[in-house]
Amino acid sequence: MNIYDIAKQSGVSIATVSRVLNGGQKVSEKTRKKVLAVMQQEDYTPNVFARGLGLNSMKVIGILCTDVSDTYYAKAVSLVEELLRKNGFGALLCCTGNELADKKKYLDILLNRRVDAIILIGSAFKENSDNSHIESAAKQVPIIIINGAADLPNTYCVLCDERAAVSRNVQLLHRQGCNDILYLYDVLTFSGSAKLAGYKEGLRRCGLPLRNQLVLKVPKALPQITQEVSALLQKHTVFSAVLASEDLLAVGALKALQSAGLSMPVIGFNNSILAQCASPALTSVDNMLDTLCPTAVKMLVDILNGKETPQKIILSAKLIERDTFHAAASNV
Amino acid sequence: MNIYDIAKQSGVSIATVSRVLNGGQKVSEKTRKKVLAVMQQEDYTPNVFARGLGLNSMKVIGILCTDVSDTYYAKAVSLVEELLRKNGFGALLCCTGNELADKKKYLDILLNRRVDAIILIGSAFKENSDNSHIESAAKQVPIIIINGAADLPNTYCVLCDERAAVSRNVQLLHRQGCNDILYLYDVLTFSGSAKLAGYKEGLRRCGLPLRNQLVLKVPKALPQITQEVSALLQKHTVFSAVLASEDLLAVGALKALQSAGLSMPVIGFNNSILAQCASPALTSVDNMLDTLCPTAVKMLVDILNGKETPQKIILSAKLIERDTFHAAASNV
DNA sequence: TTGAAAGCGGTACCAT
DNA sequence: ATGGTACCGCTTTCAA
Repeated sequence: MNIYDIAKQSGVSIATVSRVLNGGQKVSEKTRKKVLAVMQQEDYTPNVFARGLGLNSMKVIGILCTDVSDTYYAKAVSLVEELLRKNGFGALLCCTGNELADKKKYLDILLNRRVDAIILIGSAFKENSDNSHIESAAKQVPIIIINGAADLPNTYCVLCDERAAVSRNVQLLHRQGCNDILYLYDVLTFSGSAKLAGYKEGLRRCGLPLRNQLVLKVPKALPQITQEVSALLQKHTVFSAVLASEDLLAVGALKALQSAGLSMPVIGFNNSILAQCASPALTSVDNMLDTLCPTAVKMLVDILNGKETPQKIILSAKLIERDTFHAAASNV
Repeated sequence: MNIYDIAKQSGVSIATVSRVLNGGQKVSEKTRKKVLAVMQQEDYTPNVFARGLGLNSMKVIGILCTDVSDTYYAKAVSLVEELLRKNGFGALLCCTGNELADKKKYLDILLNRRVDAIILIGSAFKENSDNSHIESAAKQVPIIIINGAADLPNTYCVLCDERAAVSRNVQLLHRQGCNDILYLYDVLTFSGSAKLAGYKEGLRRCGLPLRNQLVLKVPKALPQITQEVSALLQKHTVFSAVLASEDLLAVGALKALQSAGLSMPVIGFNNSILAQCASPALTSVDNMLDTLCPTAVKMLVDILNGKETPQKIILSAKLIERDTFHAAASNV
């Protein structure tokens, strides 16, 4: 059943059917009714491939995501997909992992599928590194980066000032008497680098020294994290608080502390469900995904509609206090 | 840059270019080389819309998922997407929520986008209820259900015998002296119903009575779960073990028990990261997503290639023992 | 308000 | 092995 069949049965031309299909202006009410009736009766839906070919768009947005199985990214994808759908766009998901080569490859896959735009979730690139793939992709379609930044034409960013958030946390801890703050991270993506920079900045502002043995890179797997922090404790490395670049790392540290019978402030990042599941419940930083994602999609829709939109939007993070740290606590 | 340009520059016809493009058999090596060179030089990629129109397929699979922000479904989507990609398929993601009306609507969206097949994640339907949308969708494209079942033509299922798993857990607990087992669940999807049936079956096999106050439906939100279980404890409802239909519910129960100073066996379901994050670490049931998903994609590829494939594959679940329960424990 | 016809960019059949 | 061409189903311009 195609547009020709509908036209024939309605006794009009395909041009008229097309007009009806697209909420066309210049169709008499009588004709419209008749055509719509036939469409309904025949359960007709226009062929999106043909339409795509003609318009050079299928209203599909590519989502390039480091890893949807990660709780945090999953939430981002969920929010983005919902909003895209509500705006009439499909969401073509493509997960890249952390290898630059793969990221390039999968970016190409999306472009070859002729998506209308690409949303990057989980910085598909690192700062000061090879962003040429983003740059050349942006020559074909607009690129929206969620919680990352790249100063390139046709590239738009919505991000959270994570550097400031971590810096603030260091200062909060310091005010409560913590001078030796362990910092845990896994990868130095854009976001990862910003947080680490925030840690260093916080130390500087407090007049605290940066001690390398307190900056620990760990793999993103719970048992290993716990093990590495335990090893640190066994080496009698002294620290009196823990900051982590992600909730999972904080949870791992928490477990190490627990089995050593220790208790100290621990602050995670992302405010994911993991923070709630931990016992004691983990204080964490909300980096505003619930605002980031709608903002990103709104920008995208504006861009595709030819409206003006800012190229970069920066939000502030918010500390969510739970059992493992209270900013107002008199005792830590 | 289209196939005509390439043909012109290569001094051949578009038919030949098309053959080169599709790994065509009947092209002289010389011609192929020349055409490939021009393609490379011009950075040509065929227009997928045109190809889609001609072939009536864009090699895109629709993924209808209840909720990707859920850790468990996120992992499923992640696995499925990766495997689809490796087989040359795109993954069009569409999240439905739990409303039947929405599920129908979004199923239609996917169909209208002319996907080659649809994979259902997080039973998009309930047993013995209205499955007409699945049935009619299956008339257009094959439907693959991950961890759900529907006996319909052109519908294929890969699932885990969760009923048996829960039943077994009840019996394990009973053998260790637990006669009052609290069962927590949230929604009665296909999977949810199977687990509840398993609980009842387990009780029957142990000769234990089914007590309604020990079957608790809770919302899928941590604070509320903890609160409801706490309320139960305050009402002096006696139970000596907890089974949950999902890790999150088990974690909520764990927290309620902890704040009441109680300790008893708790077993979650899905073996998600949440089970690892909990303290004490949660024993959970692995329902074999890592096998389910590859199996599902393999089936799908076979179906689309016209190969024979079974309509239903059932796997056994596996108990992953952690702190909150050990089957071999002498004391519980 | 309506229709005819020219694209859009491929695939594949049929000749040669 | 290669080329000519019909066809896929829609949008849109131009005429009427």
